Amino acid sequence: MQTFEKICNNFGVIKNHKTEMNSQRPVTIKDIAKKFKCSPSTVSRALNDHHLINEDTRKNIQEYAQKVGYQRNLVSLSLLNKKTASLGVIVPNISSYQESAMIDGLHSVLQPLGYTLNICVTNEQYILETEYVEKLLSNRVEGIFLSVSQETYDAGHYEHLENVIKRKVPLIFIDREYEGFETSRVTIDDYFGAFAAIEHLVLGGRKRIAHLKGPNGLTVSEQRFRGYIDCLKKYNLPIDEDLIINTNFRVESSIVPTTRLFDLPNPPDAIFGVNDQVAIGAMKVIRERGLQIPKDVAVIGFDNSPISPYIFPSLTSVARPGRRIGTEASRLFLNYLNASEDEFGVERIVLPSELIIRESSLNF
Amino acid sequence: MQTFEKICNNFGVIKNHKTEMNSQRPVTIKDIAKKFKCSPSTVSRALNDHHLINEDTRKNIQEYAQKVGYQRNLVSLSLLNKKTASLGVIVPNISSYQESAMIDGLHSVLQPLGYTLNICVTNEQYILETEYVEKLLSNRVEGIFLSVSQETYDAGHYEHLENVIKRKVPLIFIDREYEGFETSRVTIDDYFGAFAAIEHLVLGGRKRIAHLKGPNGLTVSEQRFRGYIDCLKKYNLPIDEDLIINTNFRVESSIVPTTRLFDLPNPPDAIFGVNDQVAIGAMKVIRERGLQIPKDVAVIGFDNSPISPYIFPSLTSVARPGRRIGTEASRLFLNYLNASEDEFGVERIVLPSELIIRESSLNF
DNA sequence: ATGTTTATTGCAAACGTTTGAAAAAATTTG
DNA sequence: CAAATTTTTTCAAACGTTTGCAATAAACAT
Repeated sequence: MQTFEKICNNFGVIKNHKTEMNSQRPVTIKDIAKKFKCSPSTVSRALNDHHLINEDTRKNIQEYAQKVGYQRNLVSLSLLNKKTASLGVIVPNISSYQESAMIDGLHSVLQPLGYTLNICVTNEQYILETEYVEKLLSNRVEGIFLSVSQETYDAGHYEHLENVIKRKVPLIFIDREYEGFETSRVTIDDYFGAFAAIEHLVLGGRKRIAHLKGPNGLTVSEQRFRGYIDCLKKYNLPIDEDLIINTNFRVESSIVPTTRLFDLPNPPDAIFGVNDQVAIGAMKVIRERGLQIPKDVAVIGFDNSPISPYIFPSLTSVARPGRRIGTEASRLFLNYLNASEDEFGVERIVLPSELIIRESSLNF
Repeated sequence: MQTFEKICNNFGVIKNHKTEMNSQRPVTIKDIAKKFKCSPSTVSRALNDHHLINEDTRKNIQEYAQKVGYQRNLVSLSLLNKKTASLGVIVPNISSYQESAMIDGLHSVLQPLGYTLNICVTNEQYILETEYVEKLLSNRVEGIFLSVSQETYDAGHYEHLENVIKRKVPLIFIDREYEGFETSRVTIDDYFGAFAAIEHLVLGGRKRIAHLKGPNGLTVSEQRFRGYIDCLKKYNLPIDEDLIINTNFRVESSIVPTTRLFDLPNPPDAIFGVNDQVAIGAMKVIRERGLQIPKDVAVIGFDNSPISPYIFPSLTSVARPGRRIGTEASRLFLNYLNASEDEFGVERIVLPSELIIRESSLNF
């Protein structure tokens, strides 16, 4: 129960700040009741437009509440109703285009329904992921959307998720899933997208196709990798270990690997990046070698990020409907709420990806 | 008080879902007390390692709590302590690099202190901004970090913020501020960055410098614009209205304006974009016109986004320390907590920006 | 055995709100 | 004017947790 202790300690830290000094107590229903010499119940009903309340008292109380800036305390309401109207969203890092698109999708469906999204960023750290899960459960969120962090794969632990299931809090994987865990998820068919990308290159006459792979273990990395491998196999092209190098999704992480590729005695004539960032980094190295894109080397990225059509040469990329992950996951969540105990089931939604062909992979 | 009604209605919507069916009640301290035939207080103390508790009972209770997956209810604790340990963060859109950097900065300081960030995305809408402010206050957050939405500028309303001040909840503007409002803020010296960028162009011999301006009214737009104007004035260059066109920060929003610029009888020899996205869009148009960058046209962006060094030609840009906005704003918040009533004051922190010169603006 | 100290535990109130049922007040009816 | 009815308000409990103070139990000294 170390996480529990941690939370306590943190609470301790906060307690030490003397916030009391400069934050005046918000006005409560009791305060208003005292002012009007009536009971809190009357005030409550007046503010909620209850039909069994005198029209004058209602008006008076509402006006006064307005004037003094009364805001009902949702914390106490949550406690009373055992409903917090808030949902947890855990993502590895908020700065990637894909993830902000997912969040946007969740947001677009759930915000209008009155839910508050509690967004947590793990920075790919397992320890933060577990802490956030605990904290969200302690805060009694009504559901958790989780995009698994890299370290969690590496560690292979998922006890923190068992807890969520045990509590029967809906848990939905978004984009990054843990294969072996029995819960609903919305992912994208990265395998197909990768396969299509490689096939496009092969049909364009490319023989030595390199892959700037993502971190090992991540489903998204591995699926794209499998698509790459399977397509090469289909066309009886050799699989060269030297042409497969890891990156970490960031643009700068592809510089050294790409340099290494072109230092090979037999360098590649095409590069398939695990995402657009990595592909853009590779393009720079290729240019600096004096090679032409796509004549000498074709390049394909993944994500179809907003700038991919605008850079030079425009970047062929696999479009993945990040925003739809969010909307579909929301739908799953809402279905879950409306489902009765017995008809509850694990749903796995796989959204299609699509190859968008641009200049960087044109045939010569 | 329409927002209040709105929240009620939303709560109504949620209530209708029959969550009761498939979410089992979490185990409480009372449940444990019943099991051990002792009082809740004993259980509470046992779980909190209180010194006045028998070692055996402590161990037994803790073990049992662990086994049944007890998680203390932070909602009730918040109510009791009048401390929620949560903070509101309101930003216009989460997908921009700058904003995720800010959030990352806030996060890095406040998460370790035990705070939960409640991130809200307004999509630049005034109505959403007000709703979020109300909701955060109702949820009794202990502070609000706000990056003002575009519509809020346009409307010029800020009554929703008066409410925050009245409640003495610390309100801190991050990056996008409302000039006329008396509260602390952390911004970036965009004026200086813009000035430096234009000066660099002027000294490089550019005579007709166009500006792809951001939306009118936003401080960030206007400051960059002022830097542009003032620098031109300093060097006695004429200010040509035709060379100033609005965009909305997105890459595609610069295509039409840039096209218009090069349809002018006297087209520009340099373009200063309000951000990197816009600059990248402009570069595409320039290339397609058969013009060379930087020989025929120099281009400068703003933000120094991660890919700016890697695109072709590499993009000169003004670096702005987005992450530091977050850390400084956190510092301001923590100072505020520790300050006594009388020494409370409004602080305005302006972080420096820095011109990073790359290929796209080299002299010929 | 009795008083004194010490170690454990329980009681009760509090946080802010809602809500069914009971009570009180106002109105109508005979 | 009393009884019956309707309108309006109050009471009390509940949500889960903590905590000062009182109470009990155990251990010890006299």
